[in-house]
Formats: sequence, C-alpha cells, structure tokens
Amino acid sequence: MIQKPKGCNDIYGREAKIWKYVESIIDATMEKYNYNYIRTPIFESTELFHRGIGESTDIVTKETYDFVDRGGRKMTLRPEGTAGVCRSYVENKMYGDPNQPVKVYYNGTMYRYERPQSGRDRELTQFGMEVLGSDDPFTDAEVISLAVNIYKMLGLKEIKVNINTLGDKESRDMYRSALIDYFKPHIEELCEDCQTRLEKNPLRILDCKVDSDNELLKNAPKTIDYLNDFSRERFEQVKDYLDILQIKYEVNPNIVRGLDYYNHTVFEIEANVKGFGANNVLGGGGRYNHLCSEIGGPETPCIGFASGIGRLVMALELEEVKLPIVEDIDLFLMYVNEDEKKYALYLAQELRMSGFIVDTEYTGRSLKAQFKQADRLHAKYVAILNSEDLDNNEIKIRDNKTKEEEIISLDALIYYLDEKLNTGASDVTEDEIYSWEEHEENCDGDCGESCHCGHHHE
RNA sequence: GCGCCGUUGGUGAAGUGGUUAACACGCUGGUUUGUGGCACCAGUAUGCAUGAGUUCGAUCCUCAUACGACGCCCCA
Repeated sequence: MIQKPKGCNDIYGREAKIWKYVESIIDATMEKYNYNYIRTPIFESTELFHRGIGESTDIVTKETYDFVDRGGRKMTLRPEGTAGVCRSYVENKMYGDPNQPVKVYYNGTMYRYERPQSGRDRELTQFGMEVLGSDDPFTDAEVISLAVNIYKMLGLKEIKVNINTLGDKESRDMYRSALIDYFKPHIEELCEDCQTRLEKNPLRILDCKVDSDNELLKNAPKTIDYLNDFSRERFEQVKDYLDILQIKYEVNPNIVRGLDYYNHTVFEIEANVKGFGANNVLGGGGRYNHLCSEIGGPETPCIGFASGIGRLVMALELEEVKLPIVEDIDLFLMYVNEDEKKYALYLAQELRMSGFIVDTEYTGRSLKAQFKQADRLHAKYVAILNSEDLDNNEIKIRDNKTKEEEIISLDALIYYLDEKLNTGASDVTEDEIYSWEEHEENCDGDCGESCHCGHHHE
C-alpha cells in the first residue's frame, strides 16, 4: 500500500471542519485589524532562506526540503512564512506604497525535514502576520494582542504570553559576551549539549531542559540588565501598550528565539493545558528590523508572528472547547423506485439551490437502510418520496426529531422547510406567509399568482 | 542525525512455531414492528505493515525497510 510521506497528515471529516472553522476565525479577526491576506509561493529559491535565516544554522543546513528543479535551480520548500513575505515586500516595492506600514497575514503549509513527534510534523500549516515598515512599539503590542485575540475568539482560555526583549544589536552583542563570560568558568557543570551551545548559541542555554534546575541558570545575567537606554525604554513602551490593551503577559528572560535576525521584542504564546507533548508553544514571533535589508531591500523595521494550526487544534481539543461545527444536514431524500429516484435527483438540486443542505441515497439501499443513513447524517428532516404522493403533487416530510410526519404539497416544500429550519433560504417572511394564508382564504382560485399554499391559482 | 516502543479486519482489539485468527462494535442482507433506530437470524481478514532469512512449516523467531507514537538534538 502507498502511504503518506513521513510526518504528513490527511485532515478530513470532523477534524477538517474544525480546521475550516479555525481558519474562518483567523480570517475574520485579521480583517477586523485590516491585515490583508497574502499568498506567496510554497517554494522559493534556496538562497532566500539561507540569507534570511542564516547560513550556518542547523535549520538551513539539514532541516529544509531542498530540491533542484529541471532547470538546475536550487529551490527550497518554505520552512516558515516570514522570509517569503519579506521577499515579496521587497520585490514588489511595497515600501514605496504611501500606505505604510504594510500589514499582511498568511496561512499555508510549511515544510521542515525533522523527525516527527507530538506537535511536530514535516508538513505543517501555519498562519501568521507581519507588519512591515514601522518601528513603533504600538505595532509590537498590536501584533501580540492580535495573536492573543485570535486564540480568545476561538475560545481558548489557558494560554500564556511570554515576552522578552533582546534589545538592539549593541545590547544584544553585549549580552551575548556577558553570558559566555558567565558560563565559561563553570562549563563542567553544564550538560553536554549546553557545553557545545556555549560558543554556538549561548542564549539557548537559558531554556535548556536538562539544566533548568541548575542554580547557574537562575543566576545568569538577564537580557534586561544589558539593554542600552533606548532598548530599555522601548521595551517599557511595549509593556505599557500591552497593559492598556489588557493583555496579560509575563516577562520571561529565557525567551530568546532561535534566529539571529530577531531584535527588541520577542514573544511566545504557549498552551497551558495538560496533555501537550514536549512542544506546547502555539506560536511565537518578534521584531526583525534587519531581515529586509539582508535580502536586498531597504532597511525596514518589521514585526511578525506565526502559529501552527495543528497545535492550535490540539489545544482546542485538549481544552474541550465547544466549537460551532455544523454536522447536521437539513434534509435527507429517500426513494425506492426509479420514478421516485428521478424526482429525488431533481428535487435535491432545487432545494440545494434554494439554500438547504440536502443529501440523498446513492447506493440503492433498502428503505430501512436509508433511515439509518439519514440518522447517521443527522438529518433534521427526512423526505420519503412515494410515487403515489408524487402523482398527487405531494410529499411526505418527517421531522426526524419528533418523528412526526405530514404530507404536504410539493409546491409548499421550500416554504415549509424554510419556516421549520429558519434558514432564510427563501425571502418570504413570516408575515408574508401569513398574508398568503389570508390570500388563500380569499382567493377565488384564478388570481394568476403562484404561491406556497398548495392550492392552484390558475 | 540519535534513542525507545509499536504496526493483526471498517473500528477497538485478543491470540498461537503447524491449515476454524477469539470477542465486541460497526457494516450489509433478511424476518418482524404500516417506514429504520429494539429483537432475532445470517454474512462480513485465503490474511496478521513490506522484503528477506531461520525452519519440514511462521502472523508469532532473526535482520532490513517503510510508516506510526513518544523523547533528544534543533526549533523558523
């Protein structure tokens, strides 16, 4: 049997409905903030990610899906969304648009060549947003609050916002050397991994799991202590704005993010629910003021955020958040003989185009089995087509909840269902229905109007 | 890249070196309820991830591969 590639997922059935719902909330919330949807290619030239993310990191050297196309060009399936957005911003000269900053959001698949584990796949779907062209701490606060509000709109309660600042380049470099100086005399006390981290990426020692209880870590220098005045003041402003927005957060000096391009604000939002595996971070982001210039554009201050939808769905399930997922159908059409089947075929189309969710029988099942099928589909109403009824221009409708049945005029079917289901499928209001009833009483039968009362007005 | 565990039907799964692979649910058909949901009857894996090996014989032992789960590294 042919199997799906390692670390990939088929999403279907109820889970797919959850995904669609989550994405609809994302779209709606982004629109409220006036972030515009952007779609960039799923693959880009390999160079974009090398320049953007850093040549020497593990990420680029062994965790991307690289391929050479038929023209010999080196390509990479995008491992994240930011680089493509920045490339697009630069390539399309969006920096020339008077409407700054440019606020965009995306939602798409990303690819990372990793060993799958809980909350980590090779193909993942991430949504995210970027604000390009503003260095105002306002945008930092807005991006963080927007992320939080999307989770809130979905009904997620147990989330925790961790923020930190790396400061500007000057602050960051000072901090880095201070860390190395601090740990170097005690290198023997660190775990094996941290010993190699010391020169490579000393900031990551801070969130090492093995050494998390080590006193050394607790007393290590904090980024905040090495900020210059500008960076410190900027961070205070971000926190102030978050307070105004009533976004709860915790300043966590151990949030460092992996990549070099970050500066100033960095943040992560984690799901605070039991049952998550080793990866409970729903999303994260930060400010990257030098990425655009790195890839050949103008120096452009930017901030962004990205979040995995798979983990988000997992969090919703673990929190047992009630989602308004519609799994019912309005009507199931049942039939037995060929004439009835033909009418079902026709009627299903009519009703669907009128706005009802309609399903019917396709596999020639017995009437009994069709009843079961209707139940399985959670049909609110069942229509049992019967040749004799149809000859009389009538149809039998069953309320699948109360089990009550009635035979109504075929002409009245849409109005009947509309009234029962209150879907607004027809434009007829209750008042109008009432007036038709009055009309029916008074009409002598040749007014020339067609109506839903089942009587012929010819 | 490393480690640990796993892979039996539509589903949950039991099980054994030797031709009936339990049981349950589901599903399909039938009987009976005026048309299901209850009840009863019947049907439902020539196959136990794939390949190779050991053996007289393997789903059960060995090895490899794939995939899954979890963790490490890394984390965009």
